[in-house]
Amino acid sequence: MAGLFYKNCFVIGIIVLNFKAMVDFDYVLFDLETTGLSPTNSKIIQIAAIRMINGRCLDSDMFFSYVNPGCPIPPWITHFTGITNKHVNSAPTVQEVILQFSKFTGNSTLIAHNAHRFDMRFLEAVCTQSRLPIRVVPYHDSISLSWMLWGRQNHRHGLDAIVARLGIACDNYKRHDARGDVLLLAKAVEIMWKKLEHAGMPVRLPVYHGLLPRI
DNA sequence: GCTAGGCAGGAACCCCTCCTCCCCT
Repeated sequence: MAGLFYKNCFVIGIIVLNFKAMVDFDYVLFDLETTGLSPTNSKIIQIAAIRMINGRCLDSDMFFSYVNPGCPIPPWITHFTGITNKHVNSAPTVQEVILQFSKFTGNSTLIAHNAHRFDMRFLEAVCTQSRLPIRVVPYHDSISLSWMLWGRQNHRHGLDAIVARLGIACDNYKRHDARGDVLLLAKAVEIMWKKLEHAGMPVRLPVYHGLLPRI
């Protein structure tokens, strides 16, 4: 597929598929918890992922690890996420964890919420700052599904707003913990795709390309 | 009590720059 620039996005192509075609792909949905918002100044402290095959998320096929950030976790982040220094002190380094995450991902396409502006930038920052041997992986941003369903301008598209619109009960998910968030995201993605299918809307998801350690 | 960085998109203007908002932890 030919490469192109789309409004300064690193977009390689636009996949135009219907739902039946899309479910033939394997996806890995993932979520990060970090010590802040900036990929250059903040560190990853949790990674969780779940595999989606044939349009269904496999609860039994998950990846999870704490990450030792090599620095104290700011108190407001502990307050926000519930992740303490005790959780991460004995955890593996980020280089070790994202290598394992890369192995778990395999040849699947990644999906995360706000991936293009947040999660993938953290993974790319680790790869480049650590000078790890890298590979290019395709990914989607699940925020695109929400834009398609409800329109970009008229609604909010944060994960909380989406799950509220979908009527998903959050009680069963521990928010702001990567495991809880990725399960909630998986549920939301499953429902949004089904809604698009039932509405007969063609799924046009931008395909971005990011970096993971070479496996 | 402490809460940040940067993309994307729009406006204004003429293709860059500036501004504001979203969204993530």
